[in-house]
Amino acid sequence: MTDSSSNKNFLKTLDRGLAVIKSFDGDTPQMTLSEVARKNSMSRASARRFLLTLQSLGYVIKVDDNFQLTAKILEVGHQFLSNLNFIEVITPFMREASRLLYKACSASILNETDIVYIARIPSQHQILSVNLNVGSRLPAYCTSMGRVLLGNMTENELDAYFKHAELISHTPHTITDVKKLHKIIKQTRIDGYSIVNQELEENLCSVAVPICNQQGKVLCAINVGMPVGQLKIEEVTSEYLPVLQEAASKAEAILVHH
Amino acid sequence: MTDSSSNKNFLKTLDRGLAVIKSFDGDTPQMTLSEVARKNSMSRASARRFLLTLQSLGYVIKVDDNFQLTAKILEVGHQFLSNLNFIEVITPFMREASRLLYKACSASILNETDIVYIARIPSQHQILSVNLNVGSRLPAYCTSMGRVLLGNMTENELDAYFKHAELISHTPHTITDVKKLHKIIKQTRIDGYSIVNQELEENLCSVAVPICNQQGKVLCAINVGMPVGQLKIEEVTSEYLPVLQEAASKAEAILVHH
DNA sequence: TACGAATGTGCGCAATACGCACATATTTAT
DNA sequence: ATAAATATGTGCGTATTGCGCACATTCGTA
Repeated sequence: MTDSSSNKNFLKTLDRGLAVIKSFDGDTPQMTLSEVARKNSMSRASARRFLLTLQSLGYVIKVDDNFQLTAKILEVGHQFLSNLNFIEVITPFMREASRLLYKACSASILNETDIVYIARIPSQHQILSVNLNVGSRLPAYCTSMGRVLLGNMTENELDAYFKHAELISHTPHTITDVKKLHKIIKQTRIDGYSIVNQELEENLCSVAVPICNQQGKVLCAINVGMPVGQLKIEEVTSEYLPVLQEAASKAEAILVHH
Repeated sequence: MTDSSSNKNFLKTLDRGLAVIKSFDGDTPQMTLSEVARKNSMSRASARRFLLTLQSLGYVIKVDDNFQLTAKILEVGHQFLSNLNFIEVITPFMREASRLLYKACSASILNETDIVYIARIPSQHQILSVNLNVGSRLPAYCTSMGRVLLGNMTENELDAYFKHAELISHTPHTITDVKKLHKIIKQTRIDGYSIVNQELEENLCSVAVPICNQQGKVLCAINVGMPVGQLKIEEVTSEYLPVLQEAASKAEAILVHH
């Protein structure tokens, strides 16, 4: 919840209500009334009113004294995805890349300082570790797709990005030096792809390329990820990248007509 | 927006705010301030306050005098999906079924009177017609997955369903007679699958099966859809259904350990 | 049974959100 | 170019919405 109480045009009840919805997260998928109140730093009476409103609207149900979200909550964001017309164009090609590489293939766009997953083709076998869904967010600066998308920014935009981004070392390999990152992103722009090795999570490597529309505007980035022990970085460049680039090219050929 | 103004525990501002978010739909993905006000039957001053709040929270941006949703809005529903732990178990098998059948494969659950899509493996080629995403909703009574899920209901629950469901003829083939539907759903329960032919959309046929967990509880339904002209219903039963059932069985074998 | 914890409820009122009128900016028509 | 129409921005008085409090009720535990 944000502190904008001095702004007469800021609707505090809406802010608090959305915060209540978002407080049903991975740590607390289900909560009692009191837990909602505590987690959202509000009185029990207020929490109750928010929950009863959300229940009345169908977004929340109560199961054995615990409130939890319903599928109806997907309505709130669903239309955003539906408005991204290119998704249905790129997914068959992502699927083909996934098949050839035996890896999950994902697409994302930039939002604030994160990448947001907008499509995902699961791999043929069990997921290794990360549980990523449409809507999942990861920091842009240390992910392959993020770097591809940042590579599409102007210098001013990139400066603004680093003003806001919180550069955390997720692993011993994470690069958090702004100068280094600037250089890497500049190189990414030149290369037209990005390989990130163990910067977000140990033992995980990924390679990403952009997908552009007719005007050359980057619509999104797509990537595949893999465990590091499986192969060497040179193999990523020689075996994985061309498949991904081919998928992007084929998608782009169709997007030209859109 | 619902009319619950007589209820002291109903927070009208939250209701209105969520309605504003949802008004950014397929018909109006972008809107001016005045269009938002008109579409939501509220004053311009109110609309402005809602939009400025959502903008301040990052859920909406303004591009050339038009407001539109940002990817951040996916945060609101994202956690619901993440809380469905079985999705990452079933998607590799859905993917295999999709590969074998050369069709998109989807999973859904019931919410109110609709099915809601919770996972989707796109087909290898261009989508035929329907643009379905995670979060998309379709009426349960005339969809194969819906019938499978309704087949899992008690008689009381099914009666309650038909009290609320709006039975619309989407095509000349749509069955809207409650007695007939009861019979069909009962048969679906016995069969363990459902084939729906041109009841939601002309020339589209689909077959669905349930996926159950260890306790026999139905977690979701999965389906594949196809154009009718491609094959006969008997072929659906003999060629498509077994593949889908195998995918479900394999997923269930793993879910036993969850 | 008594006590503690959790939730439900009514109510006075604090403060939040409202709409109105006017101001400003932009677009359209003459 | 000017006037009119349309869209948006702003300040403010106040209607009404949402608040927290105190008490009531329910449920679980010792």
